Amino acid sequence: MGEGSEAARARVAAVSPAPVAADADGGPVVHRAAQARIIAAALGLFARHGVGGTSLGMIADEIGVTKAAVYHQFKTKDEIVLAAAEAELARLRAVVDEAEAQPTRKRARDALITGIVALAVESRHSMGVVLRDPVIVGFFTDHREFQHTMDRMCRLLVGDATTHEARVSAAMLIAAISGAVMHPFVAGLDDATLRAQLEQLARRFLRLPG
Amino acid sequence: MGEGSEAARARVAAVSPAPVAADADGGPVVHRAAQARIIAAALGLFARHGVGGTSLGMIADEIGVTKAAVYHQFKTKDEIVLAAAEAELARLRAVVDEAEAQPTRKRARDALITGIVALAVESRHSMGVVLRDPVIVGFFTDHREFQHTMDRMCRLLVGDATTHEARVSAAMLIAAISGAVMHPFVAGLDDATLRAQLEQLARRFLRLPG
DNA sequence: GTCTATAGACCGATAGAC
DNA sequence: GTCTATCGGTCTATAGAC
Repeated sequence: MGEGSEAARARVAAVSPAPVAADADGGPVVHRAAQARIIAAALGLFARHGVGGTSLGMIADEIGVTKAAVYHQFKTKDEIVLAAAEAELARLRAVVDEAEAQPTRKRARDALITGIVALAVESRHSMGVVLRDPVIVGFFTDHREFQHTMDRMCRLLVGDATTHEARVSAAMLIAAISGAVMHPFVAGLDDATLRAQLEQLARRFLRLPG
Repeated sequence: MGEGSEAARARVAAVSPAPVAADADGGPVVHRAAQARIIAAALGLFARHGVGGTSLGMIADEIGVTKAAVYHQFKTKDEIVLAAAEAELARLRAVVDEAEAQPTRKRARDALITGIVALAVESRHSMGVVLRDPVIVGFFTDHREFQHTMDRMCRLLVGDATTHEARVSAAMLIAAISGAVMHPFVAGLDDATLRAQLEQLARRFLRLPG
């Protein structure tokens, strides 16, 4: 009963050798290799079944171990959800960091768009849904680091303007990029074409030369 | 809802000997009052906890009955999920119907934008997430009615053009509207302001006079 | 239509051997 | 670090009384 067939599990190819996710201001979020494999598996399953529809047994199966092995790395399921969400946030923050390092405002905005589009297209079939899951949204509503990253993105996109139009513009652009990659309208497009079109249209939306 | 519910999936076509009206082109999506209450409760819970994180007991509690009473209206949880998703789809289809009834192309496109924005803003805090839940997305990937409604929306937005740019434009616009309403950037805006800004920016994106 | 009661599976989580 | 084994709880779904 219960987990009777855990012994006979096919091993899945291991992903993502990169074990790290550190940052300047938000605190180091470094993981061991075993933890990184769990997070990678969890992100894929969260995207396919949602957080609430993903069990620890499914995560364990995905990487070919038992639940107990997963619990040796994370004390609770919530810790896995949080770690996975923060891993996604770290990728976003890396893009924002790089954009802010640009010498001019225009180039910074340009770099941000390129980075976000690349991130979205890269994960068009796997993750990317994750940051929209109700459970993850709940985790982030009080998450300082998340709020801060979002504010930085907003500033890069529309400057210091705090008009309604500016804020709605920024929200629309981010939603447009991250949501369009999964839309059935673009299901037939290859990654390069999709990326190019998204960048062009995003820059047009911000009245940039593209 | 794990992997063990294939039974309900095949039952899709066999619904409703039901009481009243059918739709012009689409499906008979009319439910009894008891079913409608279940669907309404389910949509709210799906938006807050995700489909996978919502149990039949939660739905039953929400409307003040027991699980058995819910099972008297729907044979499986999957049937509830499908009915809830199709209820949301019906609202979208109503907007598309109304837009297509406009005399000119420009007014049709205008009506579609107004309708979609109104729909998104109306459900900015409750539902609306629903159509993006992984489980619902899975239901709709093979759903003829859904595909058809999406094609009609695409045609209204960008005409008969089948260029990459046109399709990506349409996908971005829809994603922008439905995603922006939940974005933290616009959390402080009232509904009327948000609606006005979204419509203005959407029309600008399509190079319409705003 | 609604209830109580229950079956059987799966869930998150823990203990302890190797 | 991974395993086996298990606990108590919740899940979907059914049976049958009112």
